[in-house]
Amino acid sequence: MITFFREKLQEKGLKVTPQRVAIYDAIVKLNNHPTAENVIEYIKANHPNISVGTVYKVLDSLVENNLLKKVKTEKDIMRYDAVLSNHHHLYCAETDRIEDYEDEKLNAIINDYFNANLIKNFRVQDIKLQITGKFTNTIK
Amino acid sequence: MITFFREKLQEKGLKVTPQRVAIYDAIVKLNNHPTAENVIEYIKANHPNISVGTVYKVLDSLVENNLLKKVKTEKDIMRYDAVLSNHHHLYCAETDRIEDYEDEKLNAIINDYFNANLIKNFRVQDIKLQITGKFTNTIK
DNA sequence: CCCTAAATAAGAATCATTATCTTTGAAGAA
DNA sequence: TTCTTCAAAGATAATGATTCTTATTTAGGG
Repeated sequence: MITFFREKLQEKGLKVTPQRVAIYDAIVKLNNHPTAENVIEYIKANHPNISVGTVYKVLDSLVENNLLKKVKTEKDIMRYDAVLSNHHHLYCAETDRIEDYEDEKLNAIINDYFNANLIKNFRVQDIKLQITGKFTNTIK
Repeated sequence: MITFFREKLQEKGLKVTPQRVAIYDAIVKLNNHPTAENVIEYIKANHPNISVGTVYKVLDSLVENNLLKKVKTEKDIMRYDAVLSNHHHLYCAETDRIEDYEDEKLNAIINDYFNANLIKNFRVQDIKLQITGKFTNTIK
């Protein structure tokens, strides 16, 4: 996982720094679409003097280089996702809990639909479902 | 349109104030999913001394009372939508332009799919498609 | 091992949004 | 119509996430 990340960084011409590795690692480990704040808190244990600005800058550059994805929510706090495969999100507005939802069959149906029904004046690049509702289990 | 809004306010036990009418009117007239800032600027012409806090407070309470909807974007600025019918959004990341996309046939397909394929541990309340891509026409 | 551009740290600055507290005014009651 | 009252608006301070600035450090190629 970390090796993959190191390789990706080099591929993009980005230096492999302990901060970048720690931040990426935090997103993967936290795995519940953490905020920048969550990442900072998590990292503080092993990197007590990492700078807040660095975290934001690293998150930004990783998103720009397609190593992370931003997650949209109702709130004005940005959240991040290390899962890059094409997936959707289950979102509970009450608890702000977000889970990944992968469904190849659904993707196929949607792709077929949009291939058969082009949108006037718009070229589709990506389609994401925001599935809002309630989780019926407790936090895993 | 404004009459509809007045009635809705009364229905919810909210007072009909010039500010609320002006803010709602601005969202409808601007009609391109404006930010709070956009609304303030637009309103300033007729209400030079409306307070910024009031605009945010009104937007919040209108969202809470289902007279407006929040629109999620990649950016950390909240945007608002007066169109309440079940619709999706076409979004261009480059220009931040957002257009409504209504498609009953698509909604039916998606609803059928999720009725036939329940998600474990999750009760779906609403599904929105975030369709990202590029507009091939100019701003209307 | 050195060099240099890239990256980080520290902390100030910004910007959207929220909170506080006083004043105003919408709308039901008299 | 006027009075009363509580919700709403105004002014502005505060907050909190994010961005910017500048000096310092460091990854990694030569």
